[in-house]
Amino acid sequence: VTGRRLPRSFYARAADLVAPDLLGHRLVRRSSNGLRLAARIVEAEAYAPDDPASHAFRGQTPRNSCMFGEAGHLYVYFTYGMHFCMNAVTGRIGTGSAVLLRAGEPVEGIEAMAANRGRDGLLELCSGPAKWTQAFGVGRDLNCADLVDGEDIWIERGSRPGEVAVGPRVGVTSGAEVDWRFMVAGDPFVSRKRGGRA
DNA sequence: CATATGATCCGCT
DNA sequence: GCGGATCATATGA
Repeated sequence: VTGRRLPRSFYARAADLVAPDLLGHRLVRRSSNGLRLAARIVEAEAYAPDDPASHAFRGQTPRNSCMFGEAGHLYVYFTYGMHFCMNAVTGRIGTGSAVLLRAGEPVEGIEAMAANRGRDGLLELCSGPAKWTQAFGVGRDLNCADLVDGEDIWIERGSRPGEVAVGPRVGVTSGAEVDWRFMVAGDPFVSRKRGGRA
């Protein structure tokens, strides 16, 4: 059953408004063999313009250029020599803001995700930003992919969470004072279980 | 050209 | 709880 996609206008707002609103919706990936993978978003972090923790903070570069493009596209980056992470680009064009998709609850294509990850256990498939990209087969080729009109990856409307917990973003060295990490309160699929208040 | 470091994960202790 | 894996990117010489 295919759901309704979130429209461009959903993404074209400030990252700290988009991030909590993404919780409960479903990230859907159509792999090259036509298989559908889906996970319910349970954790997301906002990265704003003029945010020292953001990749966009020091201006536009080839790596982060998608962040400065149209909202509703995917920003994929490679880090730690072995991991990819993915973001939804937000805000007005040219501002450089995005929401990091940190964790999801696997919903469709669980066997394929386990194969992509090289391990099974529902809790080990999408419970972290780099785990999730690996489970979904998201790499460089999906950088700048259009989540609104593209055919490779998109976000469909899902059930909104009852309660949203917030906390400081994970792994940031500066900008730790703002609570821009948003998660479904008490959800077992959230990464790094510690931290987070209602 | 050289170097430092990272929006992480995993296995071991 | 800790450290290693492993390299693209950015920055400075």
